[in-house]
Amino acid sequence: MKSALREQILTILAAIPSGRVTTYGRIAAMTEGGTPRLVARALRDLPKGHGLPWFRVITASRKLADHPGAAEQRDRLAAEGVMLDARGRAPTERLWP
DNA sequence: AGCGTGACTACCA
DNA sequence: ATGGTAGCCACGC
Repeated sequence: MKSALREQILTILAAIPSGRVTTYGRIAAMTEGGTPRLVARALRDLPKGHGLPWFRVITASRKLADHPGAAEQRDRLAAEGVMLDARGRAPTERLWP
């Protein structure tokens, strides 16, 4: 069986509205005992066609995390109206509480 | 049990 | 603001 914590992380992930983003730390804070590392690991371990909006998760500095899917993430976010500025940072208003 | 690793953060120069 | 560093914590070898 999978850890309840990971399920909670995925549940929160699925709850992020389209066109909004949130951070690893925010998700971790919403869980019980979660840490940003755990959230990152949970995303990395996701199966390919899970259908969850993994691309709506960014770092605390509002940039895309350094990972192999970053380019795709940038495109997917743009498709939802989340444009990154010249420094690659997402606007604060797009942050999901 | 110990050690290295990573889709992170917070802190400090 | 930018870059380096220490802390964190589950996982795999």
